[in-house]
Amino acid sequence: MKGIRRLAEHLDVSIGTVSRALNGKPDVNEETRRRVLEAAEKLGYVANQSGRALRKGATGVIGFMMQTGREITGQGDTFFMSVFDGVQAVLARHKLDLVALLCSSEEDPDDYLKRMVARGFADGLILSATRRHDPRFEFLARHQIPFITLGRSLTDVGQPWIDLDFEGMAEQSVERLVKAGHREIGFVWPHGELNLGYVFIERCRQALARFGLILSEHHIFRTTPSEMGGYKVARDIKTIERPPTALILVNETLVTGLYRGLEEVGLQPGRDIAIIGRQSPHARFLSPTLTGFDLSLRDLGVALAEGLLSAMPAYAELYPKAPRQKLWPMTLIEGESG
Amino acid sequence: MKGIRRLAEHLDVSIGTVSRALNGKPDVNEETRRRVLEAAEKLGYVANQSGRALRKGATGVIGFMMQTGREITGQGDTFFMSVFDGVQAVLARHKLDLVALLCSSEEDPDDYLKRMVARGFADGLILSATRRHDPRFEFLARHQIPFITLGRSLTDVGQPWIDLDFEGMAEQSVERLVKAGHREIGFVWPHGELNLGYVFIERCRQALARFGLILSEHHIFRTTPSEMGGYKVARDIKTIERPPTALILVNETLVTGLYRGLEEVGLQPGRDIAIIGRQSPHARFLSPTLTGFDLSLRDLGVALAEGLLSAMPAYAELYPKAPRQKLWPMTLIEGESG
DNA sequence: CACCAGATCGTAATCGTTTTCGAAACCCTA
DNA sequence: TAGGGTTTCGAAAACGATTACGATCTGGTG
Repeated sequence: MKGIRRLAEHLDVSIGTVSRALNGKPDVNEETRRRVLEAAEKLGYVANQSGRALRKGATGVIGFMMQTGREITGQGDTFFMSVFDGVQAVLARHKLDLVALLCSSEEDPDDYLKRMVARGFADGLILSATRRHDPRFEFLARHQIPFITLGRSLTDVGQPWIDLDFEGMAEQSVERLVKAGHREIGFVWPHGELNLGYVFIERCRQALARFGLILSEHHIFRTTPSEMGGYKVARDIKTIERPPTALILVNETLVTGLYRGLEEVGLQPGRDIAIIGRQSPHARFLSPTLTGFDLSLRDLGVALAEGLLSAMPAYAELYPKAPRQKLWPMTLIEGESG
Repeated sequence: MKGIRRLAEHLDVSIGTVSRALNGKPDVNEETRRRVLEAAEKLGYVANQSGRALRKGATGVIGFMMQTGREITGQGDTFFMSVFDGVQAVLARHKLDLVALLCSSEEDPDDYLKRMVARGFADGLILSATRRHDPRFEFLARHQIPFITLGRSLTDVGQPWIDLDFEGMAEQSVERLVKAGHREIGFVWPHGELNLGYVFIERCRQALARFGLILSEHHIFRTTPSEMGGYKVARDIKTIERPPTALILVNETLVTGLYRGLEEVGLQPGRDIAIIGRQSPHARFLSPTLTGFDLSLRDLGVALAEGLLSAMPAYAELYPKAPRQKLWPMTLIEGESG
């Protein structure tokens, strides 16, 4: 005999009463409730979640899907770690727990998501690494699973999303560099299916146009979002016709490699070439320190959680004012690199 | 009508047969099995995991507990992501899935673990960030939950563990530096409850003694395992009596900050001060590149998974030769820093 | 005393699976 | 044809919780 039944027998009450007592239901004598709570504590009883989830049709777990291997997302681990903190702060208020669903780099993200949904241990999902076309959105919408995405996609099914304001970043970066006299600006675009690159480059193109400049294709440096990717960019710069005098990086993860590469070809960031990128714990201590866009990762996590909850029927009324789709502002922190 | 029952009715067979067909049980006609599989595919049926877990008493999920906020673990950006990849490669063979259990920096790890165990969605656990005294070990042992730890602890309950070979690292580092003529060696020890620091420092002490040197207390630099922590160390170096001519870092996460700090006090790694640390994607591209200890993170993940499985009754016989407790070797990669 | 309302609690159905057990059907052999 | 062995499948009992419903009891009121 195990579980709630054991507890009930030990107390000589019915399992129904035990359940009600434990769950704070009203129709149970306060004295009885006290005894139940006490015995549960003493015997170390905790409700079996499978039974509970089966009956209630909900698990109390929120899943954050991410890809293992940062070459895919272009974000460092610490990026997500900080976001998690914010998400959890909100979820804890509702006794919800957060787990990370780790999609191996060897598995197709769409298949992976299907498996996880089938497992059914999440009442709601947060998706990251959104692709230009992302079938996951349609899948979740079809299965009526509440979710929010960190990042947009052309595949918009009306779900809430929050995305970093790459448009704003593009505008500000270009304006800053052009006003500083730069005419040949390079853009590092970690290629892949991720949507953010497209958004970013397109807006850069527009921003340049406003100054009468056109974005030349060979000023777009496609590479992988890794240190090695950044390193290679530095090499490539020297080989092209009119080398850029400034570089904009949309990812966090390229900068150390880029710095090293530039050093090897004899260019010093901030003096010989201007660099604007994204802030990170590393970037602030590089030499020269990076000029880059910063954001509050924890607050971003809070907003994600609130956005998700507002999409879950059981919690929606608590978060009426959570904006459904929102660009997350970033602010430029001046460093020594540009 | 939902779930397996709907499928059964649609096919006009019993739910028992459907279950057996889906689970590859032998006593079902191959023709019937084909029909069931086909219908399941067509109707998009996937077994409800709560019901399944309730009945089977197992969830098919492995949990990897980690703390959000790298200042706690002292591991770099990609450390865990790479380990995950290895773990999943093994687990996938057994249709097990890996999720990360994210302990917020605001919550007590011991309480958190209890909650997660109560939730009961993991058949086995991998623990990281092991502390000098770690009550989690005893808790899991008491509840008979299979687990393995990445890192040792004084609280050893005989569970399998794998730990990085900090002893070997200490030996080799000290020997290398002493043979290069260094007599004043500094040790950066991110203080905190983590066990690894104690192990490392103790072995460094022994290694020094072998050369007739004694480890002076003010050559131990206690700090936080973050960029800022490394930065501060550089400052502190200048203030002490006999400043070290070499520095050993046990963590990945300090090096960029340390480099910056050293630059500001006019010391160049590799020329004015030798640095030995841990390799990471960043470290290879720093300038000067880091001399540091490297390891195969993916293989480490594989070993962790195998060690865990060998502790789980249902899989133990498949992994008879997985060593129960093992130091994971690291190899020194020479860089420019020392 | 009869009656009712409210408090408290037990009974039993239910959630969706897996799995045991036995029944039915079939083939084969003596 | 009887009997025995194989396949194949259905019925039903778990697994551990939640909850609707109804039963019992208490105390108060007319």
